[in-house]
Order: sequence, then structure tokens, then C-alpha cells
Amino acid sequence: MSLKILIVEDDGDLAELIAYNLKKEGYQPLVCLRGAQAIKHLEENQPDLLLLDVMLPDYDGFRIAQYVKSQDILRDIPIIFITARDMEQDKLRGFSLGADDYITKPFSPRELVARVKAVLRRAGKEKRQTHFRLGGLYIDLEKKEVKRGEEVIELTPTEFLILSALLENYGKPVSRDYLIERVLKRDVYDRTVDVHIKKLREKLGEEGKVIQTVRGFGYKLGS
Amino acid sequence: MSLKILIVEDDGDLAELIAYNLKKEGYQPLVCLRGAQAIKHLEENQPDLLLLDVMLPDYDGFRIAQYVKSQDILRDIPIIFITARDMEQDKLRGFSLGADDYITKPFSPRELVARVKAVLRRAGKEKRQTHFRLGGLYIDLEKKEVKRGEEVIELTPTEFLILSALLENYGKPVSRDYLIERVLKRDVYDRTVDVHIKKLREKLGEEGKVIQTVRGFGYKLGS
DNA sequence: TATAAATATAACCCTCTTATTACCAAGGCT
DNA sequence: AGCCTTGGTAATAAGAGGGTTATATTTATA
Repeated sequence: MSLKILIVEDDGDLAELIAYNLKKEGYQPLVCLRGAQAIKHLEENQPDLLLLDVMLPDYDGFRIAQYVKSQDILRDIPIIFITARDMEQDKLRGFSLGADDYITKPFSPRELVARVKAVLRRAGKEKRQTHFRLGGLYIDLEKKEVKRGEEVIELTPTEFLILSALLENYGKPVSRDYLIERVLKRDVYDRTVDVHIKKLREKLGEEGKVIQTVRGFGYKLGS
Repeated sequence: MSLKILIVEDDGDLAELIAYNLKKEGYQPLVCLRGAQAIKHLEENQPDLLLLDVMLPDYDGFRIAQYVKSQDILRDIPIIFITARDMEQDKLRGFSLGADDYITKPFSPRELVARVKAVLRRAGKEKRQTHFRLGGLYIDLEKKEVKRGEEVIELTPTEFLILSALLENYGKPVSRDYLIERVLKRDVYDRTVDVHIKKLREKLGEEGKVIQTVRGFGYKLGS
């Protein structure tokens, strides 16, 4: 049984595009153009994830989120908000309503899919990835190994931890605080993270460039 | 009943070579040159493992993988991707559609067989191996014996336990905790493990070097 | 463009992990 | 008993790894 994803988005073309890409990944997308429909769909289909545009003609996305979080049966459905701009306000409000992630328009389908996967993984519905490919690199989390072709790239434990965290959040910025508290789990200055990132970029060579800095926040992998 | 392995590879010669080597190992290989055939074969034969070239004339390998992962009956079939070393950089993204391993062309038949075995073992379909070759050493877990040619290398019970654990996890790091709790099953200090490892390395001579330390974690066998 | 803020980089030092050695205790065997 | 073997511990040595700081560079914004 594939995972159901409810897309609530009034722009029909965008909704189709999203649906198409999710389907390609083996998910089962359901599309709603209006908030009112969404509520109905939610109860009938109990989707595994909710992709919610913040701006809707009838209800706004936050109201739907509020509703979801107020119902016992729906409460655990993870939510990803789709926001028009990078509105701090929206972002904050979204997270306070229990959003699991947000994505700002315009976004690439690839990025969206990556986030969906990441959120589902955190919700325990998607099995954890252990092998990744990043450009010409192979990364095997089980073997704790990074290879370029046959050549092994030696990473220190800390470097590997950080790389793993970035991979698991592919496309989504990871804050320094998160890296320090949740990944390294020790109390260090945030400059320290920069230093590890520098070393990682260095060791990964060409692919090091996909580690992007997100100013005022942290780092992310990918576009 | 031998395990069925579906090979999807458009290069007929390579496919034959792979099939030949897998057959020699007691598997039952099935070859498809096209993605479309593969889908049919999959449903009819329910193979135990899928060897999938990423580049195919019709579908690309990823699409097949997506399909497999979207079908309930097929979802659990492990997949090993065959990729060309210098794949276009456009895949600058972390991904894997549930791939269990990768192998890059060109590869040796021996390497391929080793990966197939490893993946099948993880999937619990391969019976446990009892004898291994490690460089110039022969290791027989049943007889609890290690030989270099005709000369027997005497290991103590503890040393043998540790070596066995490493062999069964070839290439994958084994943590000290695992060795202490699951292998030795007694409550000892972790420095103690180091000492046994040292003795092992000493006794195994040249091959002792393949016991690698994985800093901050434990030890592993292999490249 | 000037300025402030954030990040990148390089150098240094200390700490933590592992390697290695020596020694001790327990048990088996002659 | 005395001798070996085995496994565990403790102490010390060696070195990789990680943290901090100072300085340079980049980026955002007035």
C-alpha cells in the first residue's frame, strides 16, 4: 500500500505538477483545489501527509492545519506548508501550528520530493535511507563510508555525522543549533560548525560545492 | 530452491557474464535487455533480487525501481544498481529509491557476487556463510579453524568470536558495544576489546591489516 | 560605497580515543 | 603443587580529532 499524500493547492497546474512528481516516486497523491474539499478528503482518506498551500481562496492553510491538529484522528498527519514568499511571519506561524516543514514558491519538484521523503522518514513511515549518491560520490551510512569511484574519502566521525544530517534533510536548511544540539550533541561554539563544514567541503572536492550556506541560519545540501 | 536474480542490462555480453558468474554460485539468473520486459518478468517470477542497470534504452533504471517500490508485492525485493562511473553530474542530488547497494562499471565478477551475497544476507534470504577467504587465509567457522595454506593459526575462543563477528559484517563497522554485548556476552571494559584486536592482528600477520579501526565506533574488516 | 554582520579560513593547542605493554587472576592440565 | 593458557585490567604512549581564537573574506543593507 503506497502512502497517500493530500495536496491542497488552488493553482491547478502546480497541483498537477506536484501530483505527477509524487506519483513518479511511488506515492499516491490526492489533489484538492479548495480548503473545504480538503477537510472532507482528510476525514475520508486519512492521508499520510498533508501538503498545504498557505494562501487559498476560501480557508487559509493555517485554518486547515489548526483543524487537523485539533482532531485526534488527524493530529499525527505531518504537514508541509507551501508559502508564496519567504515570509518570516508565515514561517513562524506555520511552525507554531505544528508544521513539519515549509517550502517556498517557486520550488523544484526534486526539492519537494526530497522534503516529502524527509518528513515521512521522520514520521517513521518511510524507511531510512542508508545509501546516497551525491554527484560522483557514494555515501553508505551503514559502512560509514564515502567513496568516489573506488577511492575512499576518509571522514572523521564528526564530519560524517554532519554529512549524514545534511543528507537526511536534503534540500532543507539545517540550522547550526540543530547541528550542535541534535547531531553533535555537545556544547560547542557555532564557529566550530563552520570549521567542520570547511573540512567537509575540502574533502568532498567538487561535490563539496553542494553544501550551501544559508545565511543567518545554517547549511543545506542541494539546490 | 535456488534464489532467482533478475538482471536488467542492455549490454548483452555483460549480462551474460554476470549471469554466468551468478549461476556458478548457485543462483538462478534471469536476463532482461529492456525495461519493459523487466516489468513483465518481475510480476511473473517474483525474483529474490534485482540487478538493475541505470541506463537502459527504453526506461531508465530508476523508473523501474520506482515501480518496484510502489507495488506491494514487489516492494521488498532488494535492488542493486549498476551505474557507469562518470554519470552525468545532473544527478547532483542525494537519492536512492530504496537501492540496497550500488556497483559501478567496470566491476569484477567477484565483486558483484560479493555484493549480491551481502545484500541477500541482509535481506535474510542467504543462508549464513561458514567459510571465508581473507587474503591468504582460510577461515572455517564450523571447524573454528584458521589456516594459512596448511599451517593452522591458533586462535583463542575469544579471538575467534571477534573474528567471526567481523567476517559476518564484512565491510560494515562493528561497534565495541556490539562486540561486548552481543558477541562476547560478558561485561568487560572496552579497552579489553582493543587488546583482543591487537592479538588478532598479530596472529593474522599480513592479513591482520585488514582489520581497520573505525574511530569513535569500533572495527571493521575490509578495504 | 561604506559599514556592519555573518561566514570562511588558517593556525594552534588540548583532549579524547586507541595502541601497546605489562601484569594479575582463574582455570585446566601434567 | 607448579606450569600454561586465557582473558581481563591498568597504566602509559602515541596521535588523530576536535575546539577555539584571530584574521580574512564575503554578503547584506543603509
